[in-house]
Amino acid sequence: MSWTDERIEKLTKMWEGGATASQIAEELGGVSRNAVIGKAHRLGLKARPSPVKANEKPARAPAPKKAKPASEAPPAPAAPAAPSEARPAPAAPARAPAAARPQAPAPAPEPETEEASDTPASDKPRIVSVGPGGFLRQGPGDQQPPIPPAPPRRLVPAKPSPEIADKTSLLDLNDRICRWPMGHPGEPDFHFCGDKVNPGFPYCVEHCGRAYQAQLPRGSRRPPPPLPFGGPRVR
DNA sequence: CCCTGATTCGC
DNA sequence: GCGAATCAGG
Repeated sequence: MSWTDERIEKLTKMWEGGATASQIAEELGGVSRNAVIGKAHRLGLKARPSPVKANEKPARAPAPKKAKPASEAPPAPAAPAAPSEARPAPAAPARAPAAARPQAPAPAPEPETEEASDTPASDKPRIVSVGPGGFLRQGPGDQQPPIPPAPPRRLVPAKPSPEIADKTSLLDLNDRICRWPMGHPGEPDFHFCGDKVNPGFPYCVEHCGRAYQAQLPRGSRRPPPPLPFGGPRVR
């Protein structure tokens, strides 16, 4: 299996989206996760939380050579039609029940109560953005977004975006349309939101409401949001 | 054990 | 350039 442009692009998108090498390999098919990692490094897009990288060791243990017998038995080239969707998804339980969320971002945007989000960066509450892969980006500390994320509670109620009709595929992504993944990679109806983005953000207004959320004061936090990649079904 | 990514190195 | 083997942390 060779690295075509499409496969490379898919690898890149998923890698940057936070999918694990195993998930990417399984999705691409015909490659091992090692191949994915190796390719990712060759593409220059490493740098992701690695369990091993935290500790830095100057004197590395000598890597003993290994013999690669030519009689390598290729383990059945993937099984393209029957991807075992058995990955348990490291993601936490999907969404918390509405009761556990005093300020649900979508359903009831109360404009005037508690305006913690209107005084964003300079105020106590830190803004934490959660990307589709589930990784966190800190706002004030180490990154200055173009503009402070809009107050989540004012955003338009989550309308069940009119997708399905024309799906936005991986290749249709550009800077102006929402990249929020819908469904799971590999599934026949996996696609991206495709709405017009909220200017300055990679997602539309609706999904910005999901991606950027003001961190609640201690004690009233809710469980982390679902992870689109590999996570539970989210739509 | 399982998982993860990083690295090496023969091909 | 590719990826299996290996390493190493969680």
